[in-house]
Amino acid sequence: MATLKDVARLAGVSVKTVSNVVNGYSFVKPDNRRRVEEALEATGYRPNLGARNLRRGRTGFIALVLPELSIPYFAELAGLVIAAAQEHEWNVLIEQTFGTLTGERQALASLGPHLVDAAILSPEALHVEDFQLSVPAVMLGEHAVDVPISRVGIDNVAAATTAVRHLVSLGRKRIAAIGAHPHRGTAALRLEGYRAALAEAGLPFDSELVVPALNYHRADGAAAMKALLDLRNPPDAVFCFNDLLAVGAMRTAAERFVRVPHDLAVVGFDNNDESAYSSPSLTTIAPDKAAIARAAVDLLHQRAGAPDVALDDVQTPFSLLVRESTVSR
Amino acid sequence: MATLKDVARLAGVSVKTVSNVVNGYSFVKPDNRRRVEEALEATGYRPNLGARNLRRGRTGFIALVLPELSIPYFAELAGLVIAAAQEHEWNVLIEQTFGTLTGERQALASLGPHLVDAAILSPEALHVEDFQLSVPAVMLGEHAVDVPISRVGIDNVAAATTAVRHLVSLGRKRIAAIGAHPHRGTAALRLEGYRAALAEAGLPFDSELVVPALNYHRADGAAAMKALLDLRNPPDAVFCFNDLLAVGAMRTAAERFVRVPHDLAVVGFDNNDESAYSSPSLTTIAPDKAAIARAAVDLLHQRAGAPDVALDDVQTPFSLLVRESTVSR
DNA sequence: CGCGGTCTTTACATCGTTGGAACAACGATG
DNA sequence: CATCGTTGTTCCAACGATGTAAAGACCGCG
Repeated sequence: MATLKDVARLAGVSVKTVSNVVNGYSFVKPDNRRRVEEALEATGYRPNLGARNLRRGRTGFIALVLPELSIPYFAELAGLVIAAAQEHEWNVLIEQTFGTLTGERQALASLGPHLVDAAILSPEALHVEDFQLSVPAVMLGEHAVDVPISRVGIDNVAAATTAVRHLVSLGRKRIAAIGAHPHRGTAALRLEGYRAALAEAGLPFDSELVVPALNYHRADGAAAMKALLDLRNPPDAVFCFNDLLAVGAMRTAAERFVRVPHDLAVVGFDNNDESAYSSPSLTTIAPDKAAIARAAVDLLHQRAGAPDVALDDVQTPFSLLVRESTVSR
Repeated sequence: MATLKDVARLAGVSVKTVSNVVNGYSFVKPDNRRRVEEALEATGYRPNLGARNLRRGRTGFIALVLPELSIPYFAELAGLVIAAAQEHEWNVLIEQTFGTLTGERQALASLGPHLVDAAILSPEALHVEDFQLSVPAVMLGEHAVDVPISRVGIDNVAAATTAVRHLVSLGRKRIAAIGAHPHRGTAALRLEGYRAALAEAGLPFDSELVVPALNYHRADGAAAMKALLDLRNPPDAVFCFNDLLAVGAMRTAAERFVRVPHDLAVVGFDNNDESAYSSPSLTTIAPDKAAIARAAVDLLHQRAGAPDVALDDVQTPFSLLVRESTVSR
């Protein structure tokens, strides 16, 4: 692998002149510039990023800390973050926490200014006192408690209200919710939106219809739906806090011969790619994931230069996609 | 951020002694060791990986080059690769190519020994002459032509044969295939397995029943299925070269009121997480993804030390998961 | 012809770490 | 007590790049 020294020797100039050419700096005589460029070409020189970053005091990496890549929402988001980061010449380092407190703490501990320039976090279990970060960071989603860190995401209360309002507009009276969670900020907000929409419609809040989910996997949705269908007075609609829960719920419905949407209308959240292709296809809240990824990366890019002064809360748009799980074709 | 120098000053020893303690090297007097350890604790020292790797001549990263994270198979695989890489103290850098030739060439070009120690590739379009890599690499899947690079993956011919044999055993006579592709190695092999199973069963090969797919997304499966159902003599079973194609195909079937599995049996390939939860659930070939990830990383770990002598072809196990898309409950 | 100023290049130190040589301390040995 | 081998520590150089300061080249001007 060629180094600056090799190129310099070949071009008959000093190392620094080569460095200047490579970085487009300063004034270089046309004649020297040409010779250096030929030498660069001939040696196939590529800068050693480790050395460059050591000198420059940056790393060229940002961390993306998320629960699990096998969850479609995070996989899709990760792809978009990688694309957005490329525009700022950043490489993305993905850390999986599996949604556990220890996993998240480990990931955070491994994040130092020597490893990454900044971090994007999707925490689920972290406590307030854990947010002692040594690099600029931005959080996706929300947290139950106030933490001193900027945030990017949609308005979860409004989105949940929109979803449930849609169910109300279809004439549903017993609307359930799947995905309540004691420590998850987004869960609390979506539940709040759910309650608001019920109140607005004059429907009673029945705690029996609110089912918790510890993880947001398909299996949890399936289990929760079983519980709901076993009620003496089962729901005629269900709002699931993510698409995976909804897919699980629809699977249980199919197994029990409950017709969707006729007997049971289902709304999800996230608009995973798969949701457009299920049978029936899934009505869902579609956050603009590309906007989230871009906003998060751009925010970090700003912050990487200046110290973290004011905290931001960037609201990205969302929409309700009405599909077959609420309105039959 | 504390450096070795800071720790050394605090402990009253030389920088190298601290380095020795950190790396567990050599002989250090118990008394000094204790002092150093206390100083490490007090300063919260974390090694600067950039500097360490610069000195050691490694980078601490491996690249994972894949088409797209939004494809569940690759997302799941990426998660497993990250986990496997952690065991060798490797961080994973994910590069998306979107399956294009230029994307793949770009990704390969950016891979140098200064950036990554090794690479895992899932190429789809690369030509033979592109495989001039400067770091040890391993390929997942297969390539149409012989390339000088080690491979990890399942026996695609055997797997495809197994899938089609299963359809034959159900008494299906007109078995279609979705996913033929001119340049994709895996496609050719799966097609070969398909033909072998037909021949074995004494069924005729009908080229009308083999539908190409340029991408392996759900939409392509849906479109292909439409073409098949529009035939004068439509199939009674279809073998899809991945699960996404199968999900798309089942979606089309549902839209056309074709009953799965009664009128049409469907088999997929990859065993995406979502395939167990579709309605009907999808019969599929399940490669052992964890084994693939581990084998690939382990192979690179061996090769990272020694130069690439012999080429390996590691076969990982697979199984056929029979679900509702071929056998009704 | 000398001077000041602009352009261009170079030498050197430095980022944080580790390998190797050199050196110091020590008890054991002859 | 000189010598030796072992053990423990320090100093120095190096990895590859870049910032700084200073030196060198070159110009026009008085």
